[in-house]
Amino acid sequence: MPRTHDPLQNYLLAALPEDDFARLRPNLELVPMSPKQVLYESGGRMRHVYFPTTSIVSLLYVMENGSTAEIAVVGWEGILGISLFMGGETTPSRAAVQSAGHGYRMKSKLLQQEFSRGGKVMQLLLRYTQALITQITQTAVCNRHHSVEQQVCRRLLLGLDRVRAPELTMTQESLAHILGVRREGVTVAAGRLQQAGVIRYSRGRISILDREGLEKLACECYGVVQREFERLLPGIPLGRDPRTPAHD
Amino acid sequence: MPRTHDPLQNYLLAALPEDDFARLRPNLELVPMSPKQVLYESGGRMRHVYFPTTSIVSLLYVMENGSTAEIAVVGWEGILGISLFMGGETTPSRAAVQSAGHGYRMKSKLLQQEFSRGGKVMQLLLRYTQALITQITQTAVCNRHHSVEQQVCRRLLLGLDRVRAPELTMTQESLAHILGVRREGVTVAAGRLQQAGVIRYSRGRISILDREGLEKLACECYGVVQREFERLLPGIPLGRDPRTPAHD
DNA sequence: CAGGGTCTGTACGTTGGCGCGCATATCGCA
DNA sequence: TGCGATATGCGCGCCAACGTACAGACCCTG
Repeated sequence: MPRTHDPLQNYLLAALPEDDFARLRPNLELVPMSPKQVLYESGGRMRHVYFPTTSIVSLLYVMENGSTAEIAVVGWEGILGISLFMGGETTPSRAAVQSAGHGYRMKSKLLQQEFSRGGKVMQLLLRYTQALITQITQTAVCNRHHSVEQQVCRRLLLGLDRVRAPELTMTQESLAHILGVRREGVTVAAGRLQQAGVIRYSRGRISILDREGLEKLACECYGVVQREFERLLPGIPLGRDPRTPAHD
Repeated sequence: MPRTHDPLQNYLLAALPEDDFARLRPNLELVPMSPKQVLYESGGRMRHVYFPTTSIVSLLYVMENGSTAEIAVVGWEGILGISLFMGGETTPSRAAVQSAGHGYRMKSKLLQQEFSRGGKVMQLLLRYTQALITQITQTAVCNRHHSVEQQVCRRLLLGLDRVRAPELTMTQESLAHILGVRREGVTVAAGRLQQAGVIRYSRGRISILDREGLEKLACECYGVVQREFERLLPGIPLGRDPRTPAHD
């Protein structure tokens, strides 16, 4: 856990022009986020938007039979609650904290006001939304065409980029739920990755030993999303050394 | 093929306030759209935005090995080129005409100007984009969890809503490409649907005999998307009687 | 330090979808 | 009217992922 908390740990907030950020700052409230905590229920009202800093949040679709499928991941690079400025107010998916940490929240109304001012805030939020669309798109593609092992790699990399550390906290069980596959399927995939020396798995703690190797074993989907985030969100320090600050 | 062409056959154009539409009208150019025609290549420049009226366009992701997966469908209810106002200018996916027909196009620059005026044009485009996100999301979910047969049903219904006729022009081969599955898989699924009396298939022409039955055999994904389109785009005549005009 | 809970590893038969090959049916056109 | 092209139907073996069941490893707590 980080010594200090700072809204600038969130890329979107950090990328705002100074005066925009200064205006927002007083309305940002630091909140702890605990695993499994549900920020938004499917179709439910959204009172706040969230800017994660050290937490990771899953966007999940919950099927009628109760099983789930993650459609996107949001961490320090993003925001939760895009439907507030897209105009729909809600979405048919659930936002659930996947990895413990912190974030800042802000009243929905306020964000909507900021958005409707236009300018850089709006531009940034829309570009982020497009990046998110790409992530959802690649989830669809990956679900269709790639093996469980490849999907595990992709998901680990997405997680890695959002914790900025070579370690993830996620049991095989929860990873399976996220991907919408069997726990055993994840076990064998993880076993192979461990065999290959790219990760080490131990009771909910995944250490990444060889990130490059992991990227090689992943399908193209991860790269597409990563490049698109970098293209759309200038200066975003994705996939670089964890210690690199957001602004150099 | 319709006797007359009218930009108001496109929902988004029809839903605009009169003065907004009047301003746009002179810049709309009627264009025929032939099957397999590529409107945008992945990552390619977008000179125009398109408002389909009688055509259907697929958003496809083309994988490195050349195989494809459709991530969304756009017809008379939508617009092609959302990344122009989302700020990214391009997307990593391809837009290819799936069903012949017509549409109106407009210079990208002009749409961007209209969007940045804010107001109803922007609001409408953003709400449509959110609906599109839902469609992509459900594609991801469906790819993960549902059988080929269910996906065929879903896709047929999506197509039906966009031709406003109880008949689709689509070979099993092309449907297979769209869904990213084998042609034979589609054949057996279509065979069962035919057996069940909900459709009749004949050399690229699919007649829907029992739409309700088709909806019952489809998975929840279609309904989720349909309801979300209706919620986000007020007055959109989805899934109703083909003859019903957009405005009553 | 014992015992219960959690997490991970492994084995089995089952199944949905894949890849391939080929047979049949239908259409357009020469 | 006959031929090639296209579209559909079907049968095979194969494999990845599924469902189920259970065993071992590890951790925390009492």
